[in-house]
Amino acid sequence: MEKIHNEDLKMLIDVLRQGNGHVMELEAHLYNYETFSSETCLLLSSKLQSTFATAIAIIKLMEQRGLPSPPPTSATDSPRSQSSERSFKEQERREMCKKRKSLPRWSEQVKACSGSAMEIPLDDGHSWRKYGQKDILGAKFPRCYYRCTYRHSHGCVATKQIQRSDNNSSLFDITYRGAHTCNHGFQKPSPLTNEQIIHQNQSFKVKTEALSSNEQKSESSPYFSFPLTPKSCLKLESNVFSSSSNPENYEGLDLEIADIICASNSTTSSEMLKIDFGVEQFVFDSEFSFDFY
DNA sequence: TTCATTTGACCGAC
DNA sequence: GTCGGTCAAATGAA
Repeated sequence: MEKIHNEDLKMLIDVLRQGNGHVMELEAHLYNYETFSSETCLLLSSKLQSTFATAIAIIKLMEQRGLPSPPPTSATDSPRSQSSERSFKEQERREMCKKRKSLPRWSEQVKACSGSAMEIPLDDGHSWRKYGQKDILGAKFPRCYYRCTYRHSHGCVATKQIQRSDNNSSLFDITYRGAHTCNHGFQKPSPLTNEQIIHQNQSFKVKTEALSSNEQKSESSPYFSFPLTPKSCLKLESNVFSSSSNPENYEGLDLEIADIICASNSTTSSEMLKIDFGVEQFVFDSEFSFDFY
């Protein structure tokens, strides 16, 4: 178990405080029959969902930070001239591989746009470039690999995998890895038609796949579920942090955490969201207290 | 000519 | 050795 300091917790509390604010807002809205609208409910629900995802991600990062850092590898420190171009590239590739593994990962299940000749999942607002396709063992359909178009120009590490569901070929499992650090290509997701809304899944789900085995075995489901209001009502402004998806905009925040906040923001309109954050035990500073408002 | 997609090869993890 | 993820050369489209 690791000791967590107040400084890290402050950031987490800020996120939770916003979540609490959204709950109160939602509650107030529910009791106001004159101005009630499902649109606002969905908006607040999305904000809440984002807040949960962000908070969990921050906790995970705090946990990781608490662990002893691995010793620096000599290869990365050594001058490039001492190694061949090939070995340098291999080293670079290994580093990238390690880095990607530590990136936050979450997945969605999206229904294909019916009616079109090529039934493809809805555009998520980002610009993606396909870089690979693989036949997956035991899966009927191949898995497609996409990375951000601005990977080279802006060093954006975001990737996603799309795989058609075996059971329902009109469903696509989309796994995202890493948040966008580019400012390009983010636009309002395509609005859904009424028909598509009807076919949406009936609830939001947040799955913590990397929970410890004990937690997995517990009686409670590993999912958080949120009742779903028709998605057509969703507005783009439904981000828990109202600024853009660019982590640079989260001034003062740790870059990794800012990335996660962006990642969670970009998933606020997901039909089904699974977030891969392992959370273990923490010991809070004795001085620390939860004071919402 | 430029940019995106396809596809076989390569590499690390297990 | 197998499998999943990525790379990069070849190819196609605009």
